[in-house]
Amino acid sequence: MNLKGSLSTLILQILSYDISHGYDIAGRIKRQSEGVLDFKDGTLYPTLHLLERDGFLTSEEMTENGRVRRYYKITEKGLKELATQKNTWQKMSGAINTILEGAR
Amino acid sequence: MNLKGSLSTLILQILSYDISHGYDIAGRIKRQSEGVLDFKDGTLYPTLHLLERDGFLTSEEMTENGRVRRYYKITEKGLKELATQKNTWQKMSGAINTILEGAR
DNA sequence: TGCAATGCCTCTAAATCTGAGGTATGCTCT
DNA sequence: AGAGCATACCTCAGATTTAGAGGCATTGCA
Repeated sequence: MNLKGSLSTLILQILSYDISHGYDIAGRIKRQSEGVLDFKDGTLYPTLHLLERDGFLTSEEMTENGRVRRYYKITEKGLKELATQKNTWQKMSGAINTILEGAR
Repeated sequence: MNLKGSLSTLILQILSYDISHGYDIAGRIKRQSEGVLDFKDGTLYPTLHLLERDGFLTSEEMTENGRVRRYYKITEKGLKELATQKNTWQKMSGAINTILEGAR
């Protein structure tokens, strides 16, 4: 079980309070979940590209100490999408919990 | 977002307290979640076949009122698998909730 | 008789994720 | 100076899970 479909929500959430770059976003998800959620970078980067393509993020390359990073920033559209996805997550996960708790 | 990966857990949970057949399992998931979870039968039947192939379920055809149904029954192995998957679900969904609540 | 509901099935395609591969820089230790 | 690790980005083949469309047959009701 890997709860496919939650990565974009997590990325939008992370970026809702600060700009960040791919490698850092992956680290934040891993640390904040105490290692439970560990998305591979081969998953993360394509997802970032799709979110940008769909207008939920914008990005900009920045060079710090000779190291190139691509910083992502959430858009207004992205904030709305985050609200929608959080709402969906709450409904769906709540429904799954109800069934798994054995209600009949 | 569709939380891929949760259907097998739900099926095992439903069958953990009673035998049932495909069409009925789909209806139970839909009713118990008040329509939030609505897996298509084109998804359900292949998943049942995989669970049986892996030894988590056994099945038997029964005829009632001239209507043929394939009843599924969870195995000991299936009960263990259910416990594992529930545990995984709780860890993962809890971690996602932590992040979505904005902890940093 | 027609039509919805029941009950099973298969198939293609889409979406999401893993795992492996690649490139390159900066820093620390020996 | 070289090795090795962390940082930082990327692509691609393949697996898994699901949706959507199609099919078939029976029961029950209007």
